[in-house]
Amino acid sequence: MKIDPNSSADLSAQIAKAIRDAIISGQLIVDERLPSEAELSEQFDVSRPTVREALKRLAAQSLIRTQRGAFGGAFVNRLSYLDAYNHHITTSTLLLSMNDVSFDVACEARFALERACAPFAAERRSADHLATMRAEIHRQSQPGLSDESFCASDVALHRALVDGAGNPVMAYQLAGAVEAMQPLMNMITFTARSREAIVAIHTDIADAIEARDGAGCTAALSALEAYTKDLARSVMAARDKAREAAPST
Amino acid sequence: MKIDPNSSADLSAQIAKAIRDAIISGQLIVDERLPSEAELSEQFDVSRPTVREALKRLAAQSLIRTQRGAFGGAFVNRLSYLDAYNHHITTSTLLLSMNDVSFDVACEARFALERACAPFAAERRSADHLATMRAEIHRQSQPGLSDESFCASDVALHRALVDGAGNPVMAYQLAGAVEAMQPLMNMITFTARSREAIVAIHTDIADAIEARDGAGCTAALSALEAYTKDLARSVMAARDKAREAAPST
DNA sequence: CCAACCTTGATGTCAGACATTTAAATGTCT
DNA sequence: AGACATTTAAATGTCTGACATCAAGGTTGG
Repeated sequence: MKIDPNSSADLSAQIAKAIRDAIISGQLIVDERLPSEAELSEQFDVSRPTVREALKRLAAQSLIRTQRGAFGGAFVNRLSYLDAYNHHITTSTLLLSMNDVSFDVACEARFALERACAPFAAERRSADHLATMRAEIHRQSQPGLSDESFCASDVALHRALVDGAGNPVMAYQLAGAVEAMQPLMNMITFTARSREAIVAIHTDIADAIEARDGAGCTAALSALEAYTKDLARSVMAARDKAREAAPST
Repeated sequence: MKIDPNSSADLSAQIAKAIRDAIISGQLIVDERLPSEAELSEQFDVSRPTVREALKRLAAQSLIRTQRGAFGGAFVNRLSYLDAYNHHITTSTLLLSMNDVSFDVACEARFALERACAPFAAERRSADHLATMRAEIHRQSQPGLSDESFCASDVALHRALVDGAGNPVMAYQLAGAVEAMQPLMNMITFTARSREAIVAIHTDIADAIEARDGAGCTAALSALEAYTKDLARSVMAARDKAREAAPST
C-alpha cells in the first residue's frame, strides 16, 4: 500500500481509500484487525493524526469499528442491515431535500418500488406482518392522534408490507424510498378528511395482503399514489393562493 | 451545540452528530460555511484535532467539502446524485458480500425493482436511451469480448433502461441493486453459450422498449431473471461437484 | 489598466506528550 | 489447585504547539 504525497488529494483521503479498497477487494476480512495506528503511520509514512483522520472516515461509513485498550485496535466491521438502512435513509433524505426533487417524482419512485414488492408480500407475509398492519391501521383511525404519530404509523405500516416480502435486500433498497419520503408526506397528511381516505386505502392494502392477492395490493398502492398526488396538488394550490393573498413572507 | 465529555462515545463522533443533525434539520444551508476549525474547537471546548476528526467523518459522507486557503473552510455540500450513487453502490456491494446473501434473494430483489421501472422506461425512453441499449447489445455479441467488458456492458445496458424511466430518484434507488449484483453476476456469465442466451433476452428487452411495450419489457426481465437463476444453480452444482472430487481446497 | 507581488487566514501535516481503557499476565490467598 | 486481586502493557483518545501549504484579496509597480 503506497501513498503519493504529491497528489492533490488529502493524505488521509488517500489512506482511507487504500484501506477501503482492501476491504472491498477482500484483502481484509471481516473482524480482521488492522495494524495499530502507530504501525499504519509507519507503513504509509505519515503522522498518527493523519492515520486517525483516515480511520475516522472509514468509521463514519461503518466499515471499521475501534476498540480501546490492550489488544484493541481497528477491526473490519461486518456491515449490518441496520447500519446500511440508516445510512441509506439519511442519504436519501438529504438527496431529496437538497435537490428540490418534485413531489411527483419522489412519489412515483416510492410507489413504483413498493408495488414491486407487493406480490411477494402477498405471497409470503406471515400472520405477524398482517397483525402489525391491522394494528397500525387501527391506530391511524384513532381521533386525536398527533400528526407525527400518524406519519410514524404510516411508515410502520408500509415497513410491515415491505418486510412481509421476506427479502432483506429488497427491504434495504426500499427503506430509502419509503422513509425519505416522510418529510414530504408530512406536509399533506394533516387534515382529518385526508386521514379517513388514507386509512380506507390502507385497509384495502391489508385486505389484499390477507387474501394473498398481489394484484389487488398493487392496485390499492396505485390508488394511494394517485390520491397522494392529488392531495399534494391541492395543498400546493392552497399554499400558493395563501401566498398570493399575503405576499409579505 | 453542546457536548457531553462523560459520554461513552468519542467526542469526535458526538461533534459529527451535532453538525450532521444541524445539516439534516436545515439549520445549516447548502453552501453555508461552517466556523473555522479553531472556532469550532472553542465552541465545543475540544482541541483542533478532535474537531478535524469530526469533520473528516462528515467529509466521508460527502456532507461537507473543505477548501484550503484564506476564506476557505468547511462548507455544507450539496449532495449530488453522483455522490449518492457511489455511496449507495459501495454500501450495497459490501452488504451483499459480507452477509452471504443467497444469489436467489439478491437476484429476486434486483429484477423486481428493475421491473418496477420498465413501464416508465417504455413510455418515456428517448431515442438516445434506445440507441445506447442497441449499441451495448451489439458489443455483447462480439466474439472475443473479455468477461469484464461483457459484464460492464451488461451493467451499461441495464443502466440505460433505468435512466430511460426518467426518474432520478428511482435510478438512485436502483443503482445499488443493479451494480452491487455485478460481482455475483460475474461468476456466472463466462461461457459463450450463456452469453448468447443473455444477448437474446437483452434484444427482447430493447425491442419491447422500442415498441413502448411495458408489459413486454417486464416479461423479458422476468425471463432474464429465470434464466439467470437457472444458470447460477447449474454453476453452483458444477462447483460443488468439483469440490467433492478434490476436497483438498 | 493590468500584472506581479505580498498579506492573511484558513486547512493540512507533523511531533511529542499524557490520559484512559482493557485484557492478559502475574501475584496472592484460601 | 483454583479463585480472586493486582500489576502491566498495548492500544486508542485527547491535547498542545508548531510549521507547511494553499488561495483569495489587496497592494504595488510597470
